[in-house]
Amino acid sequence: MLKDFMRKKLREQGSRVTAQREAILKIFEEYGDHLGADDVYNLLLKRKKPISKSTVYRTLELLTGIGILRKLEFNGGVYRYELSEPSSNHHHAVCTRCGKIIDLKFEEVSELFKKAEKMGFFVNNYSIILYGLCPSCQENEMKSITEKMDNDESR
Amino acid sequence: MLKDFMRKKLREQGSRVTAQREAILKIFEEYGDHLGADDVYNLLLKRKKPISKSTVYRTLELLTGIGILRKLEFNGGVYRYELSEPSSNHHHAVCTRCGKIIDLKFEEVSELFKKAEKMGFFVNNYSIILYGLCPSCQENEMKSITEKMDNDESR
DNA sequence: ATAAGTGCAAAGGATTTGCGATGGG
DNA sequence: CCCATCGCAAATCCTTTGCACTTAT
Repeated sequence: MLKDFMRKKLREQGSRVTAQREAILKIFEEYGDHLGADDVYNLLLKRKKPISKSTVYRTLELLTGIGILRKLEFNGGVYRYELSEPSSNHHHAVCTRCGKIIDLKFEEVSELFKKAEKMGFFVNNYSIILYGLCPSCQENEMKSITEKMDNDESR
Repeated sequence: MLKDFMRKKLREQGSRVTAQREAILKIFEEYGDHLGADDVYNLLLKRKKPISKSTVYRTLELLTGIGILRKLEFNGGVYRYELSEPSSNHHHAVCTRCGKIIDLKFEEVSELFKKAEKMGFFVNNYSIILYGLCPSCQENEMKSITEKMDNDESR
């Protein structure tokens, strides 16, 4: 159980198990991935578990440090987090129109790693992100283009 | 010549060719890649071409829009930019200790693209970043560890 | 008991915006 | 001449920090 893992890890390093930390972990277990600090904050509000934003930030950082969360950086300069357990090698496709994030599995990254290591670089972590349009935004994009053409014609 | 390309692109979309825009392009041509807004601002100051920071931000965004620059997002929530021309398929290795950025060439991303497209996602752009330690920081890291061990012994 | 963690409010850093002044086409 | 662009200062957004209070161990 992830909760027990967190407790163990926290105690190991002399950190404490607090209600806030458990509540945040729960949010990730229930609402899944790609949550930003603000999302976590608001979800806890809705759940009648008000928390301070600084605590959210500090906890996300802490949980990343002990390997429970992974810190992600998509378009927009907002950090997001996901449970780091599931599948290590999945990447993200971010829709630049609506912001939707799609997960992708992919293994063939090893080649790139080898190259980096040949250059003496020690790889700790990596991020692969595709930017583009998700299916529904492609449709909408189409619509706007058609509309625009209609307008141009009727001038 | 890149300068001419920019002029053409700007005029095409009804934007103007200004001294500031040309100066910023020049900075990228001379100082190369991975520059943040603040870097550009300071380099222009040194060059006795003072500019307003807002103009830098607006221009970087504009040049990205017309395909002259590519917007990058490394660790730390600071946007950086590079000329988008050179080789489309190079990626970055960022040293998490000193911030140095190493370029890597890699072609085998097509697989991942295919997967995304099979899921109906239209790929516009992508980012692949490795985080880790560059050669010299690995050495320093070693030193600090050895020092730490020495200290522990002498307690 | 006591050191770690919390909440609050204030500070910080990067980027964006509103607006009067400037200048390219 | 007119509208896009500029510079400046203020505003905004996300995140971090300082400090007195609270709480897990």
